[in-house]
Amino acid sequence: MDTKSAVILLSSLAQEARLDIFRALVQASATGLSAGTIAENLGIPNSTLSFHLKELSHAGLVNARQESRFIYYSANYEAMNDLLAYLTENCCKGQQSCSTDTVCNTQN
Amino acid sequence: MDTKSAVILLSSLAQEARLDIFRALVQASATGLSAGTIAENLGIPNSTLSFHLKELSHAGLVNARQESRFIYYSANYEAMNDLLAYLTENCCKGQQSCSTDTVCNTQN
DNA sequence: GCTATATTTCTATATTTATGGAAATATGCG
DNA sequence: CGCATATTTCCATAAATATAGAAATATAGC
Repeated sequence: MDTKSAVILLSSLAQEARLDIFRALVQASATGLSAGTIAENLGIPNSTLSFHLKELSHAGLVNARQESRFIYYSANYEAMNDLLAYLTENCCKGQQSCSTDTVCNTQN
Repeated sequence: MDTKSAVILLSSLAQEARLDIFRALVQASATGLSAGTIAENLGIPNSTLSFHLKELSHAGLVNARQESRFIYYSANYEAMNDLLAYLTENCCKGQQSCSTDTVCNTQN
């Protein structure tokens, strides 16, 4: 991954509402959550939510799937995985302590 | 870590110049790099660099150390580590594939 | 086709963030 | 102290991002 892509991913998560949205989707089942459910759960106006979902969607962090009249959003783990790999690789290089508390980095 | 702290860390990395700065500091030795060296290496005007260093510094991602007339900045791996742990824990919960390519997550 | 519901787009506005020159501040040396 | 160098702060300005009501669009059931 290049710097620009990483910045796009980081930017889309670097906002409280969007981080909340993404975390809610991670906690939800693979089915995801409809836009309306997210809006209600987090108390965000529909238009504001739509704006944030578009940001996350453009960054590739969430997937959208239409089902009946609802649109279900779900977390794209692959994108998050890529970001974590980039940060581990480029921003922790050679640093033993990085991530040792939660994951082992014996392969690095 | 709470959401707000994570947003602060993410925000400070979610900017091309700052991500470049942080990566340069990660690649540098533990001694770090002086502000002037960073500015020269990355072609950033001093005042602009100072603004970005302040952002990174406030987020706790870099440390500053005065030495003679120079101020050496270095990466704070602990903060990055905390962020990675937060993302892994809160944004990949229960997802087997997360980070398996670069790190193993057997402890999760 | 009409109606109800779900979501997005449009629009205006507010807020935050980024940029860089010029001036100010800090440090060290002779 | 006077001077050179390093870095920051000040300032004005530009650009990007966030907010949310209102209107538009899409979908499904009757």
